[in-house]
Amino acid sequence: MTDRDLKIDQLIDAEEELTDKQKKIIVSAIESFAEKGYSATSTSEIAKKAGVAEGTIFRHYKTKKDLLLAIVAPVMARFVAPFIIKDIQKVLHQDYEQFEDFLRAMLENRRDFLIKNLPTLKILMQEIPFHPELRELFKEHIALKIFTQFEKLVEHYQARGQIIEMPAYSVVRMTFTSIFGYLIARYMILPEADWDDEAEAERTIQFIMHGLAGTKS
Amino acid sequence: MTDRDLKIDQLIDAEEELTDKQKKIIVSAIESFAEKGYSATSTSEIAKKAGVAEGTIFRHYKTKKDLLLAIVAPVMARFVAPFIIKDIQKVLHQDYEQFEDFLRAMLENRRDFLIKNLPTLKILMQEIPFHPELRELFKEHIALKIFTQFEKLVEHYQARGQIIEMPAYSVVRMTFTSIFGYLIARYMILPEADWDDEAEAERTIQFIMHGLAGTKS
Amino acid sequence: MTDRDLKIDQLIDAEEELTDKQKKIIVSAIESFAEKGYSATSTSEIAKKAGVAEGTIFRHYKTKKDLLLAIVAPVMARFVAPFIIKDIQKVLHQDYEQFEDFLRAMLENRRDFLIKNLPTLKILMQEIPFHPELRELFKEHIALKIFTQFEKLVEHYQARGQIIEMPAYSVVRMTFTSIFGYLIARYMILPEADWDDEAEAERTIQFIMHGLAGTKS
Amino acid sequence: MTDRDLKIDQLIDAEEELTDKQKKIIVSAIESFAEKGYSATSTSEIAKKAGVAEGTIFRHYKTKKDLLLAIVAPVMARFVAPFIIKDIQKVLHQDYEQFEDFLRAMLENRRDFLIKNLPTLKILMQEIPFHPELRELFKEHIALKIFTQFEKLVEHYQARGQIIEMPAYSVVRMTFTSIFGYLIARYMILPEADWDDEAEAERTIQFIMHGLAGTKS
DNA sequence: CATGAATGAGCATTCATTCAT
DNA sequence: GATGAATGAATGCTCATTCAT
Repeated sequence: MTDRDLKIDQLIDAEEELTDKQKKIIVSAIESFAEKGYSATSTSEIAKKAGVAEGTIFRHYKTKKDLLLAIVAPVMARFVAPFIIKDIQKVLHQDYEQFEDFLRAMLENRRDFLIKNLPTLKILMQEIPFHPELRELFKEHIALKIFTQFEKLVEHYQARGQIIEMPAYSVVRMTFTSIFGYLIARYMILPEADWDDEAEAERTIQFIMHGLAGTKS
Repeated sequence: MTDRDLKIDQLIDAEEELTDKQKKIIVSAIESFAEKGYSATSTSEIAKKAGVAEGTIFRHYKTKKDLLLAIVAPVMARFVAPFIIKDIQKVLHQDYEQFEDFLRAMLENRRDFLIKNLPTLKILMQEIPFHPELRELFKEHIALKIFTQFEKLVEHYQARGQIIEMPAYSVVRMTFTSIFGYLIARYMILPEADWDDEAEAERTIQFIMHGLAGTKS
Repeated sequence: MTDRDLKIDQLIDAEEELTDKQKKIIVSAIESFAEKGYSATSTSEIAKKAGVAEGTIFRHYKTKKDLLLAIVAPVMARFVAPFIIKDIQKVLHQDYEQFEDFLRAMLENRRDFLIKNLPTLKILMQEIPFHPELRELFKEHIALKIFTQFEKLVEHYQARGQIIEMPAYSVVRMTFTSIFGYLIARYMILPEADWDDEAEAERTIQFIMHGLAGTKS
Repeated sequence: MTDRDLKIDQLIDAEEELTDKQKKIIVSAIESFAEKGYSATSTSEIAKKAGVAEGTIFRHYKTKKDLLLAIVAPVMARFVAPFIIKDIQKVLHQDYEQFEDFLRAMLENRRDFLIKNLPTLKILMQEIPFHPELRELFKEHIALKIFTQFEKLVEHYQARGQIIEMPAYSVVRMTFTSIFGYLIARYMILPEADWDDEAEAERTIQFIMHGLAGTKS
């Protein structure tokens, strides 16, 4: 296990060691950050909502920004965890012979995660442009890792003629764009609209499949 | 001309009547809002950057939020303006016989606009979740208007077999997702990366075309 | 005519030379000062209410305090004017043989004035403690003048046995206290109560008359 | 003990639980409010005078107006406390057989209180016209309570022929007017003048006694 | 004369953070 | 570990006043 993986595992496990008060603080902060934004949320407000003293927040998190990172980092880590599988080749052969199967599984799997962590991911998306630390965390530990894995995957399916010949990063971009475009529209922009989830997910996958269709598909 | 169109025209023209100091305030505010976010930007900071007294800001914009709206509203209006064409059928027959032509024109056209108004659109995207007024402005005057036009468009191309049979809103969502996913990745997320714009734009269009291919395409 | 009287006459006449805008400013300022107090009223508010530009106020009155004085001083002058009669002895013999007659006339006369200038007198009472200029104006030009006249009056009626022997200033104090106590209660503290003005005025006069009764009354 | 009495007791006791800094804030605020008026006094000024940080004021009093109420309300309550005696009849029979005795005791008693709380009462009188909350507090909890008690008292002395037959409210008004007229003139309007307190108080009482004299007095 | 844009000091209030208890 | 009083800089906004037009 590399040093990098260790960090991610730590991030993932971090949540378990929280005291009761800490959990209340985190929950309250997530709620407020998601609703009004990080900058527009005051620590006193979080303290009040969490039912703790103002000082208690700063006992656990040196600064307000530390609190933000403590919220966002583990979710970021857990979000990419499934893509960071050591022997991905094996997985592919066994589980997803078709790119379509993989796509469907990914959509399914990350959708569950996204729904469970909706507010935190909202915060992440909102704050990433304004916090270099966050961006760094994201780029180095997450984006790169995922991209490397996906590149291998894409090449694997391209080799088998399932995906059109095209730079892997373009394939990845368009796939992600379509999937996350759907999830964001569905759960963040118009969550209260009347969606036929099954059909819409299927259409999205078909759209990607046709859009990227290779010679043998 | 309907009442709604009038409003949008007003928003668009609004920008021209600005005094010199007002322009400086707007420019400085855009810069700061885009860089640090609306909430994290102070009015004193904007004043300093604009080289005006802090009171001057509030003479022109009653509140900080008014300033935000004064920045974002006209750009929003001008962004959708080209889609709000009265006799769209005529336009389609004459100019874009193929859906692909339309797509290409749209990508081209809105890309220019997006590049010119990058920071303001960034602000809009960042702040829309936190300001009901903004959301309302967006939904009623913009989203609805565009969606209605696009629905007609999609049905037009579906009737001619160029687009797969599928609810128009799904087609619109996937088209937008792909185009804006590209523009956002290109100009907002990784602007400093080494992009081959021509090729990437072409790939995006092809991706959409195949993804939505109808029986006669 | 002394120098002092000149000043008072000037104050009294001052009001006639006002331009239309000036009158509007004065009226608006009186309204606002009376309602919210001098300090809590902003010049911009007065300008808005008067329908003039903010700068116009300062063209006529160099400062906000000048405006206050311009409002309060003439009313103050006109309030004491009737007491400043040169040959008061004559007046007394002819018009008010009894102290009671004088009292009744005074109450009647000043009541009318008070009602007409209620808001301005309210402002005067409110602001006198905080503005040395106002206090000076009041003490030197008004209080002293009235007191001197009243002393003569009291001594006149004391000599005729109508008023108890007692320092004149005590007589004056108690008379004023009773009369203005009534007027203030009636028109400022409980104006909306259901008063029987005739009876209450009569009771007040009787109270004073008995309270100050001399040997021959 | 009724609910209303409880509230007043609370107001009276409130002062005792103040922290050291709170006391300093109150003292400084009273000084400044009395000197320049509530509106013309800034919180930063109070903080400086009290030797505390400006934020400290707002930790204890949510707004500047809260601070005003915290100053004025308890004094108001303690001012009327002595009049709110449960078995007032008993008190009258035992202590003050003559109305004159009662008057003298009241003047004595409230004079001490007034002198001790001069600045606060000044603030109260100044601000009552501009703060509905204050007016409400005064009217409901104070004015009414006192008036009811005094009505009983007046009727008691009228029954014994010591006071002229006249509506109780007129008697109360004139008595108060005379007593507070004296106290206000003595301690607020001309405090620096050379007063013979004993004689002046006696004259005031005699004035009231004669002014209200009944058949048997 | 009248205007209203411009000013910058000042306003009440909030902020993240500290620290003695 | 938890508290909450205390801080003082910073916040969005208002103020009385000036001055070029």
